[in-house]
Amino acid sequence: MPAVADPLTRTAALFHALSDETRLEILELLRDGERCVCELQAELDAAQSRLSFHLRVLREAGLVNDRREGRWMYYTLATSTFAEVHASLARLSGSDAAVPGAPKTAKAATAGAKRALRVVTDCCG
Amino acid sequence: MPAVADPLTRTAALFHALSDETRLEILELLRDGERCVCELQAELDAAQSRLSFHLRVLREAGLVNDRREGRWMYYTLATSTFAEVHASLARLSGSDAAVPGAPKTAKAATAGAKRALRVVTDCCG
DNA sequence: GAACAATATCAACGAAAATTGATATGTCAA
DNA sequence: TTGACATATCAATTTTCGTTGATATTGTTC
Repeated sequence: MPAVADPLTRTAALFHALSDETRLEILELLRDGERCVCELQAELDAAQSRLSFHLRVLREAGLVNDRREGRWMYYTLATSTFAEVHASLARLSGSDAAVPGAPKTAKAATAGAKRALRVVTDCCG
Repeated sequence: MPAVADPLTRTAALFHALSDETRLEILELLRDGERCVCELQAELDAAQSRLSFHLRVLREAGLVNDRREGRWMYYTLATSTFAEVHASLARLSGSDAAVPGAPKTAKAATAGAKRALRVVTDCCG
């Protein structure tokens, strides 16, 4: 696996980390500030290994930061990654925004032209 | 199934629809405007039933709209749902962000009393 | 250093999601 | 009407994900 994944892969991974209710609950709790795992556990009423699993998914996606203090682990939101998600989402819905580093072979497009290289199809005119 | 799901469930479902590379590619293509399925198929080089499956996921999440014209189906982005995703995301990464270094109990007491009901824990003081 | 507490990791399993090939449905054109 | 085409749906399979219970790890306290 490459150190830094292709943008679409990365975006999919971010959205995947956000696609689970338990993880969203965790993030909502963290929105109010740093929390210790034991607090999260109490508030979510989740089995310890289950919580740990979801924290790991969030951590590996870069959505939370962790910090050890004695025998406790504290988690916070990683705001810069949220900014990244916002940007990715904007790119999807948003206007044009030509992003460098094109995915496939198709997009060798010229400057202004939006649908520059539309693949030739035999159907739908 | 309830007609309208609880917000977290809905949010998770939206992110799930966005958590697949193929679907993201589809959305990127639609970003440039309406496309017929056959065009998408040519540009993505995806098996027909696979594409159809992903279009259905997007449709059921409300992220795209479809329209039939003769024997062709045209898809477009459903911008209002993207607005919804934006809002959900904003709610998560929300207003008063969690700053990593911040004192952990500090914000609890402020105006809105956000953490009003913090569960009592026996650990981490 | 032994017992303990907080958390992470692992292995096994079940459940949900994605892929594939086949078939069904709807529309046009001859 | 019949046949061809565009697309959707289905059934079977594979893959990925989440849960659970057990164990490992790290740090603390006596």
